Amino acid sequence: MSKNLVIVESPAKAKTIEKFLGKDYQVMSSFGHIRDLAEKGIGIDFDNNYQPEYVVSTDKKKTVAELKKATKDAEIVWLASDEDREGEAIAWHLYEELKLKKENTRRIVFHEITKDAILNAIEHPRDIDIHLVDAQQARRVLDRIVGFELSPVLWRKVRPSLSAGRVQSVAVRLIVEREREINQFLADASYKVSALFNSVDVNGKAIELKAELSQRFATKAEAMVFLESCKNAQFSVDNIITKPTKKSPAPPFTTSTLQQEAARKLGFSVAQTMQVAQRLYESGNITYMRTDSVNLSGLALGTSKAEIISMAGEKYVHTRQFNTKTKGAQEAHEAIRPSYMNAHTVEGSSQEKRLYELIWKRTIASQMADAELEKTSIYIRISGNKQQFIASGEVIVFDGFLKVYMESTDDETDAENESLLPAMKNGEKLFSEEIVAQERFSQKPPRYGEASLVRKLEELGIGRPSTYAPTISTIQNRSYVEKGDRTAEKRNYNVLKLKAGKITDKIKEENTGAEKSKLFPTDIGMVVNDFLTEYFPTILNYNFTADVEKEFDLIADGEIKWTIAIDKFYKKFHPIVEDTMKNSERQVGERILGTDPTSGRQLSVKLGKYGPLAQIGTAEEEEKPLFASLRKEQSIESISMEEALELFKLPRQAGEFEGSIMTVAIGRFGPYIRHDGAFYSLPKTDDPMEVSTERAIEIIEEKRETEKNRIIKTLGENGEIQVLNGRFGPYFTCNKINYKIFPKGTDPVTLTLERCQELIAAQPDAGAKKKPFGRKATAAKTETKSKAKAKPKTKPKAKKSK
DNA sequence: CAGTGAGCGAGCTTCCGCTTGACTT
Repeated sequence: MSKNLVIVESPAKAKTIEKFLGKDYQVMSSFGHIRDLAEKGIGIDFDNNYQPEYVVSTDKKKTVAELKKATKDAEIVWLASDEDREGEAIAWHLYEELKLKKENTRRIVFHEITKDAILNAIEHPRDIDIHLVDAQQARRVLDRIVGFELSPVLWRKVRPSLSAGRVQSVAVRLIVEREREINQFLADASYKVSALFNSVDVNGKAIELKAELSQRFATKAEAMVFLESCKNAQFSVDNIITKPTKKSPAPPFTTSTLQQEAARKLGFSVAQTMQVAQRLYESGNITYMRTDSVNLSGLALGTSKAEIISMAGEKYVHTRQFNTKTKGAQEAHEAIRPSYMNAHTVEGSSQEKRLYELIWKRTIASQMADAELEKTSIYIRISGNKQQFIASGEVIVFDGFLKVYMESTDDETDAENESLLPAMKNGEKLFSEEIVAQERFSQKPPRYGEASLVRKLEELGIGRPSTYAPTISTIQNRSYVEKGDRTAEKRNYNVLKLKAGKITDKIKEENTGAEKSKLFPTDIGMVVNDFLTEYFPTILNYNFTADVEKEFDLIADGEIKWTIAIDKFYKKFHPIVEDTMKNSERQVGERILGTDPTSGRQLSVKLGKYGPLAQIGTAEEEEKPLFASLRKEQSIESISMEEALELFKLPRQAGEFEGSIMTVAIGRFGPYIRHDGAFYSLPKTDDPMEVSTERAIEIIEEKRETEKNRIIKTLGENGEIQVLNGRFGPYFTCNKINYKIFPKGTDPVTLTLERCQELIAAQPDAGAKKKPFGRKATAAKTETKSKAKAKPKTKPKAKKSK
C-alpha cells in the first residue's frame, strides 16, 4: 500500500517513527535477528571454508512472512536497523532472506529517535557495509565454535548438559578466583587512634572537637607507647587549612550503570531492572534500555536545561556531553533517559515509578552544575610528639547537582561524612576528654553481586548490554554459581582508652563479613573452571574477548577476510579440543583430607554423580568405601577434616517404634526420620544428632495426625475426586491434577460432585504446570530442561512447525 | 519429594546477540 517500507529492530521504535514519517511510509519491525546458525549440529560447513548455515528462527517465521509480503508492495525498502555490527548484520540478513533488490533498497541509520534525525537519515542513505557484516559473521561463528566444541568436552569429562562459552566461562572464572582470594585472605590488624577534645572557638564559646591521628600503629605495644606519651602532653591548634573542592555529576545511565544503581539504591536484581525498564520503554516513558552509550540527544540536552531552569534556576545549569570510556562500546543508541524531561514521575507500578525516578534524577543531575564544597582540616600539635591529630570537616557551599541526585558506592564504609567544624584560631589550647586506640582490620575483597559482576565484565569488554542479564541467569542455571547470603561472624578487637590520666585495656566484640545476595561458586563451578583454565587458557584469558575484538575490527575495516581469521583460530583451537577429549582424565575435583582416625583409611572429598561427597577408603581396597554427602553450605575446597568426619555420624538409629527401627538422616530436603518405609521431616528446632526415641515418636505421631486431617471428603463413584487440606488452603484433586476452589471463602465441606465438575471445566489449564515454562522469562527454558530428566520424553522446544 | 556414589547403555545436552512474548504456584 505505502510506497515506502521502513524496517527497524524494535516494535516500540517502529511505532514512534511511523508518527514522524507520515502516510507514505509503513514502518515494521524485525524483532531483532531474523535468522541464525542452524541449531541442529554446529551449523558451520568446515569443508567449505566455514560457510555458515543460516536458518530462519522458528519464532521469526511469521515475522519474515509478513515482511516479505510487505516488501512486495513497497517501491523502496529502507533497512533502518542499528548502526553497529549486529545491526548491520540484521540489515544484511533481511536483504538476503527477503530477496531484496539493490536498486530499491536503502540502508539508513540514526542514533536518536527524533524527527530531525530520521528525516536526515532518509536523505543520506548508503549501502550495506559488507565488511561490518563479515565482522559479525566472524563473531557469530567463533562463538558457536567455542561453545559447541567446549561444551561436549565437559559432558564427557565432568557431567552432561554443562556448558562453556567465551562469555559465561570467564564470568564464572571471575567468581571462582574472587572466592579463592577471600579464602586466602589474612586480615591485617592495626590501631587507629581517635580523640575527643574540649576547647573554645574564636568567640570563646565552649566546643567539642573529634580528631583522628595521622598515622595508624601496627602493634598494640606501639599504640600503648603513644597513649602513654599523651598522658602529660599539651594539645594546641597548629594550623587550619581550608580548601575548596568540587564534585561533578555522574554521566547518564547505560545498561550496566543502571543495573548497578538499581541494585544499590532499589535492591533490584539485574533481570528485574531490565524487565521494569522494558515496560517503561514500551509505555514510551524512557529511551531504549540496552545501550552502552552515555550520549544525550540535542533535544534531551535542551529540555533538561529548560527543566533545570524552571526547577532551580539558571545557575544550576551546566550542559555537558559525556564521553563513553567503555572498551568495545558500539554506541548505537542514546543513553537511557526519560523521553520527556518535564515528566518527574510516571503512571505505573511502584517498581516502574521508582526506576523511572532514578533515571530522571540521574539524567537531570548530569546536566547540572558541579557541587562546590569547602574542606577544612584542623591540625593539632601534640607536645613532645611529631604525630598530629587532624579534625576534618566538609561544608557544601553550593549544592549544584546534589540537589537532586548522588551516585551510590558499593562499600558503605565512607558513610561517616563529617560536617561543619567550629571556627578556631591558631595556637588555641585543647584538652583531651579521651583518646582511644582501636584495633581495626583490613577488609576481605568483597564477593561479586550480580550488578558488580556486570560492571567487571563491561570493564573487560566482555558481553553486551543485551546479554548481561541472560549471562547472569545462565551461570546460575548451570549451577556454576549460586546467589546467597553469609551471616556475620563474631570477631574480637582490642580497645585502649586513655581517660582522666588512666589507660584501660578492653576486648570488644564486633560482627563482620555479613553479605547479602552475593554470588558464590559451587563445587561444580570450581571443577569446571579449573579444568577449562588448565586445558584452554587462551579462551579463559580475561583478554581473550578484547583480543578477538581487535581481529573483528580489522575485518570490519576490510584489512583481513573473516574466513582467514576464523581459520587461524580454528587450526589452533580444534586440535586442543581433540587432544583434551582423548588424553585428559575425568574431573572430580578430588581433595585428600587425611586419614580417618578410627579406621586408618584415607579420607577424601570429591564430586560424585549426585553432588559433592566425602569418602572413607578408596575403590582399590578390598573393603568398600564409605560415602556421605556434603551439606549444602559445605564445599570441597574449604571443608575441614573434622567437618568431613562429622558427616559420617549420620544416619543414626533413634530406637524402635511399633517393631521397626527409626533412622535419622539428612536428605535433599533437610533432616528426616525414616520409619517403616515412611519419611517424617524434622522441625528446624530439632538437632538430628540429639533426637531421642521419645521425641522421634512424637514427631511421627504429629505427622500422622495432620495426614488424617488432610482429606476433607471424597466425591464421585470411585472416589476419584478428593477434597484436601493443602499448604495454601483447601483444594481438590482429580486424576492427579490439582484444582483451585473458588470463589474464595467457599466452605470445602459444602462442595458437591457437580460443583467440582464445574470448577474443573472452568480451569482447563490446571495441569499446565507440566509444560516447560517457569516463572522467569529466559531462565525458565534452561531451568526446566535440567529437571526434565525426571520426566522422560519432555520436549521443551517446538521445532519445525512447518 | 528423602537409601545412591555404578553396571551393558539409547539419545539428549551446548554458544552469543538482536528482539519480545504470555507462562502460575
